[in-house]
Amino acid sequence: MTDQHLIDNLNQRGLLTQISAEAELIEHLGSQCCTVYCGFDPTADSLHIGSLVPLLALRRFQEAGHRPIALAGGATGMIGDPSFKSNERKLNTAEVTAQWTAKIKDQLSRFIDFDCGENSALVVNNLDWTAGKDVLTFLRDIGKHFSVNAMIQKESVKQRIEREGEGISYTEFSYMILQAYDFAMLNEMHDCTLQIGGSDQWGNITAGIDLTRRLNQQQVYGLTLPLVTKADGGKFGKTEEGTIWLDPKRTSVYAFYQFWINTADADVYNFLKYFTFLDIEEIEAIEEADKAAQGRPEAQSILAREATRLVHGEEGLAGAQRISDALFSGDISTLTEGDFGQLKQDGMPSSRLESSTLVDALVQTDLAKSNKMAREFIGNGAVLVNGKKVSDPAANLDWNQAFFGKFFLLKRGKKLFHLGYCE
RNA sequence: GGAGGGGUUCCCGAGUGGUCAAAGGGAUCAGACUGUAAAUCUGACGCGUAAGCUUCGGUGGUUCAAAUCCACCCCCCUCCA
Repeated sequence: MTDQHLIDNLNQRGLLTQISAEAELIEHLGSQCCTVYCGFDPTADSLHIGSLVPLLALRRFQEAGHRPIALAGGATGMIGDPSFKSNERKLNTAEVTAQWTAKIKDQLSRFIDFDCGENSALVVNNLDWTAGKDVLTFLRDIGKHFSVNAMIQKESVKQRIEREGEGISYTEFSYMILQAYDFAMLNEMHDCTLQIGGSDQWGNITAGIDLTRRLNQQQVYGLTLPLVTKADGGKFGKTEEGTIWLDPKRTSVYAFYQFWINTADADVYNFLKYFTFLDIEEIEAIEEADKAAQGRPEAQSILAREATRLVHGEEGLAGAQRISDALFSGDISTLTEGDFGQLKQDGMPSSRLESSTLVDALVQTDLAKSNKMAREFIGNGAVLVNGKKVSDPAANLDWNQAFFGKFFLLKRGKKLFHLGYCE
C-alpha cells in the first residue's frame, strides 16, 4: 500500500483535477485501507464511456489496496443532477429508473473485484437508504445543515440561476443534498472516507464532506477526475451513430474498438493515460517510438486493444480485431466463406438483404438515412460493393456476383461497413 | 394570482402575410489530400427520380396566400405577490 505512489500516479496521468486537504488525504490513504466511493446515476440502461474514467479510477484505488464502493444512483437518478447542465431534465418513471439501476449495478460489478479480502468491492444503491426517509425528517435532520445561500453560490448551478432563459426546479436544486447524504450514509455504514467523481461533481462532493462533518463528526475527503475533452474541442464519446456505450447490445464491440482506433493523435497519449493501466513509462516510450517512426502511430491500436480488453474482455477484443483486420488491412476478396460467417459471429453489423436495388440496400442497412442520401453517396463515389466502387444510383444487387452467392460487403465512406446476406 | 418576454429544421439563432424548405453559425456526413489522425479545400445536410409533399409548441380560424394575423390551449423564462 504505497499511497504517495497512488496520488503521484494519478497526478502523472493527468487524472487529478481537484483534491480536498491534499496533505491530510495522502497521509490518510497511506495509513490504512480506506473506503472510496463513486456514484453512477442511471440516465439510461447502460453506462457510456464518459463514466469510464471514474470507473477505472475506482479500480486504481482498489489495486492500491483500498476498498471501492460503486454506487448506483437509484434515488439520485430519479431527480437528475443539474451540475453544469444547461437545461432541466425530464424525469423518468420509478419503474424505468429501477430497471436501469439494476443494469448499471450489473455493469459496475464487472470493473471491480469482489473477492480479494479486506478490500473487496461493494456495490450499493442509494435508494436503499433514501426510499424510506419521510419528508419531514429529511428536511429537519438533513436540510437544516444546508444553507441555500451557500448552495446557490456553487459554480455547478450558477449558470442555471443566472443565465437568462434557463431555470432550475426545486427538485434538481435538491440533488446536491441527496448526494451529500449518500456520502454521510456511506461514511456511517461502511466507514467510507473518500468520494471521487468527475470534476463536475466537485460541488456535490464538498457538500457531502461538509454534511458528514456535521452529521457524523467525521473528516472525509474528496477528489475529482478530469472530464475528458478532445483537442479539437468536439464532444468526447460521440460519433455519427451516437454515444459510445459500454453495453455491447448498444455499441458493438467492433464499434467500440473502432472508436478508439479513430482517436486523434493530439489526444491519444492522454487517453492512454486515462483509459489504460499501462505504466506511465510505457506510455511515454510508445510516444517516443511513434515520434521516431514518423508515419502512422502505434498508439491508437494499443489504446483500442487495452480499452476494449478492459470493457469487453479478451474474447470481445479478438472478435473486434478480426473484423478490423478483415475490413481495413486485408484484401477482402481473399476471405473465405467461413471468414464471413465468423465476421457475422463477431458482431460485425450485418443483416439479411430484402431488396434488389443498391439504394434500398443502403437504406435498409442504415448506411444511408434516406433514398436521397443513398443516391448522393453513390453519386459521390462513396459506396463500395464487395470492394468495387459503384457510382450508378440505379444499380442493382446481383446475387450472382455476391461472394459465395450470398454475401455483399457494403461500404459507405471510409469506415462504415455492413455485411448483407441472403437467407 | 398579476405584469411582461419567449417556444423556428440536430444545436444556437435570423425571419413578423407572398420573393421561405426557411439567412447565418456550429455539429454531422461525403469527396479530394492523408495514416481508419489533424488541418485545409469542395459539396451535402426535411422527404420525394421528379412533378410535388410535409415542417416553424398544439388545436381551430381569417386570407387567393401564414413560421408570420386572430382565438383558445400547453410549456419555458423574468419581475411582482
